[in-house]
Parts: sequence; C-alpha cells; structure tokens
Amino acid sequence: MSNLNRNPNLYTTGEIAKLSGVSVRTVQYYDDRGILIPTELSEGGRRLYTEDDLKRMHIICFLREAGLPINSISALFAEKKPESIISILLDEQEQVLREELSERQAKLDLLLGIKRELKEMENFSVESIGDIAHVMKEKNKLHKMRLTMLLMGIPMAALQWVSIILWITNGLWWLFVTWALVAIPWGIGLSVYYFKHTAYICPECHEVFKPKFKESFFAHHTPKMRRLTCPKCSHKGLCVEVFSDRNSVR
Amino acid sequence: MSNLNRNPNLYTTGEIAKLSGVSVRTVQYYDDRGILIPTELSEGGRRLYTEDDLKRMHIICFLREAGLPINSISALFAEKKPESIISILLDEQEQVLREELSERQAKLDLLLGIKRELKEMENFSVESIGDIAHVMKEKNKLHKMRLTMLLMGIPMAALQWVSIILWITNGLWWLFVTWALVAIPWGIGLSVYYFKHTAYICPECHEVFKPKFKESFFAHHTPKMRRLTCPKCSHKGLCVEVFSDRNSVR
DNA sequence: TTGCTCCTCACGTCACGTGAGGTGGC
DNA sequence: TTGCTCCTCACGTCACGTGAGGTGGC
Repeated sequence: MSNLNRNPNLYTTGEIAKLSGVSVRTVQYYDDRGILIPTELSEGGRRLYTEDDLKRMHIICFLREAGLPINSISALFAEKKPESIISILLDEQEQVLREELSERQAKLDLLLGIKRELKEMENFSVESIGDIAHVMKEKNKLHKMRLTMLLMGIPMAALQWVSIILWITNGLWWLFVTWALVAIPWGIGLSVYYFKHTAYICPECHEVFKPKFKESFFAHHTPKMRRLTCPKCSHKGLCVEVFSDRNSVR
Repeated sequence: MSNLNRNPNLYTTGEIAKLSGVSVRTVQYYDDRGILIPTELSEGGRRLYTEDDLKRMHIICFLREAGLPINSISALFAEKKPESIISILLDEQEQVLREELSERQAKLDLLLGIKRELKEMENFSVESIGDIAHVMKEKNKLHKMRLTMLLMGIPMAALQWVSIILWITNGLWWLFVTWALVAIPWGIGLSVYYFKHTAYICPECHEVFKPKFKESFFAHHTPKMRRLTCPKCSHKGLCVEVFSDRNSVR
C-alpha cells in the first residue's frame, strides 16, 4: 500500500472492487446510480472512498446477493425511516423470487416432457415438435379418458369372473348369460366411445386424423401408437394416439 | 371473416397474434429475427401468413414456453438435420434452467434468513443490515462452535450425576471430589474457549467488539444476546453474539 | 519514462413493451 | 368518410461487460 502516505484511509475504485468482490465497472455503476457516491474526488477526478463507504458497499453487496434491485436499495438509503419500508421491499423481492422459481420450474417440467417424448420418436423433423406439443397439451385429457375407460371396464371384468365361478360351482348358467347380454354391448359402447375421443398423428405429414373404425379396431398397436394409414399422404406406419374432441381435427 | 374473399386462407399479423396468444409486436419481432417470415406481403406492405406459417408459429410458441432462446429456435429451423442439434439445445436449456433455479433458491434462502433476523431486532437502521450480514455469514461457525461446547459439556454433566448418585448410594465420596477437581478447570477452559471465539455487535454504533472477560461472564444474556457496554460508543444494551476468529475484529 | 490504474463515453445484452407519426383497408 | 389495424422507427428495460481513446499517479 504505497499510497497510504498520500491518502490515509482512502480507497480507490479498484480497492473497493477487490475488497467487495465485484468489478471496477460495478463500483462506477453504483456511483452513477447514486447508491455509493465516493466521499472524495482527487484533483484528477478519481474516486476516493472512505471506510464508511466500504461498509456501505458491503451492505449493498449483501442486499444484491438476495437479488434486491438497485432501485430498492436506493429507496432504502433515501428513507429517513428505513424500518418503514425494509419489510415491504423484502416481501416484494420474496414474491418476485417465488414467481421466478415457479416459472422456471414450469419451463423445466415442460422441457423434460419434451425430452421424454423425443426419445420415443424415430423419424424426427422440425414439424415433429408440433406433434409433441399436440401430444403433451392433450396428454392429461387422454389419461383422464383412459382412466374412465378402465374404471368402467373393471366392474364388468369382476362380474365376468363371479358369474363364471358361480356357473362352475353352483351351476347358475343363466347368470353368465345375463352378464354376456349386458357386457357385449357395454364393451362395444366403450370401444366406440374411446374411438370417438381419439385421433392419430401421421409421422410423415404430421396431419392429425381420425381413422376408419374398422381399420383402427383391427390395427396393430402399442399402448401409445397404432399402425394406420394416413388419409392425407397415404403413409402407413405407427401413429401416436392423441385425445380428440368429438368432431374437431386440430 | 369479411376478408376471406380477398385473401383466402391468409392471416394478418393481428390474427396470427390472437391465434397464438402473443402480441402483434411479438409477431413482428419474430419476422425481424427471421424465425417467422410471412410467406406473402400485400401491396401496402402488410404481412400475410399462410396456414403453414401459423403451424410454425405454434412450434415457436411451444419452444418459447420451455424458455428456448430465439437463437436456438433459429438454429433449429436453419439446420438441414434438426435431429442432430435438438438434443444439444434442449440439454443446454435444461442446464440454464437448473442453474437459474438454484440461483433463485439461494437468493430466496438468504432473503428468508434476513427476514428472520430482522424480526428479532428492535432499533433498526440501514447499518443494521451490515450487522445482519455479519451474523448470517458467521452463523455456521458459531453453531458449530456451540455444538462443540455442548458435546464437551455433556460427558462432564453425566459424570457429575453418576458420581453424586454413587456418593449417596454407596458412600463413594472421593469419586465426586475427583470429578470436581477435573470438572472445574474443564468448565473454566470451556468458558475461556467460548469467550475467545465470540464477539458482539453494538446495536447503536454497529461496532464489532470483544468485551472484557469479567463483564461478559457476569452479564445478563439470552441464547443469542448479552447485555454489554460498547467500548466505542459506551452504549449499554443487548448485543448480538457472533463468531470471531481469535484476535481479528471485523 | 514506463506500466498500471482509472476516467468517460457509448454500444451491447434479451425479448419484447410502448409510444410517435403515418398509412392501409374495409 | 370513419374507425380499426398495421407499418416503421426508436427508445426503454436491468445490471452491468466490453471496448475505445485518453489521462492520473507512482
């Protein structure tokens, strides 16, 4: 510290910067914004800071660490009674941070969803992203409908086994016949309902279409896809299943 | 749609904006950035978009929902083989989001810490924030030291009761005497150790000081504060305790 | 005299928002 | 003719980073 004999206890911009772990530009900026104006200026126009200025700088850096904007810090220093606004400013900042957190979290969730869908695709093009968007936006509705289907199928399946067991053990054949008379239209009804609320995306031309009931019913399929022929481009391949309102197509 | 007879299947800027839930300015901006250039322009220089443009817009909006920057989207559309970079872009964005999340979380944690400390203060001024910063930065060290103190005190306390009980039940008085001979210097040692590693902040002038051992030892205190006289401003009041390295004072 | 620090402009960041002032299109 | 939409500048946002070109201070 060779300048101690010249400026006892005064810090230069660079020293303040180093001591508080920021850049020289930042110190200059805080001067511009009026939250840390140097106590003195040298004849050459250089900023000279006192010990108190350094303490103030530490307070600024601490508040900045919590993300408080310069304006809030400025308001705090300007207030005669800082205790009257400190809580408000902190609450505001808490709100901001919570919102930013949940916003980024939502973006991240969407992103991870996209990555998951992407893994299951074979021939990718930019338009496929549109398909992914469509699949993801309708995903909840599709899940909900599948759950409905399941819940409506379970009692029928249960009754089936009950009636078969009673037939074998007690010879009550008419119970099974009754079950069959109810269950077969019931099953057909469910299939038609499911068919009416699903559509498929052509992996080639990205058209969202509803196949013929017959082709759909007998088509090879996985839980998420079905081998169908696209009515627009005539491409035949595995098409991703999506939820669809009765008549509308994308 | 009275303009259907004039421009069949063409959308204006405002229509694209409404259909994709953004502002007109945003649609214009995407043209400037080159990610959604209108297929046609009217004689008057107005943007006219096709059905495919709208689909592209939906893709853009979907990717923007996940926070992808315009540059990445631009790169994706520019690539002949988008599958070669889509994963990279998504991974990059995932990184960014995770970093932003942990950064905001850290800020929020700090903020909540500040609010907690603030509640326990009586006379607040801007400088008090410096005290809070000091307390929070040294908090872990102080906790660690207090834990050490506790762990070193527990065996002594246990031995105390063991020796007292043995004295009463078996008449082994010398065990208690031995305990006392060890425990008293042990206790003094602990006190001195604790004293050497703590300092206090004056609520008036915000000086961090080390009191005299005698005043500190006999002072009224709570778990976090002690009634002391500040050597700088002579104010007497409850001072917050902080960790301190042997000899250094702030 | 020579490095090093510091000074003041002034542009750039990112994705738009917000006017200003003017025109297209029904 | 009159609203309404759309057009192009162009500035502002937030906290600095990054030069450019010049000077202070040892």
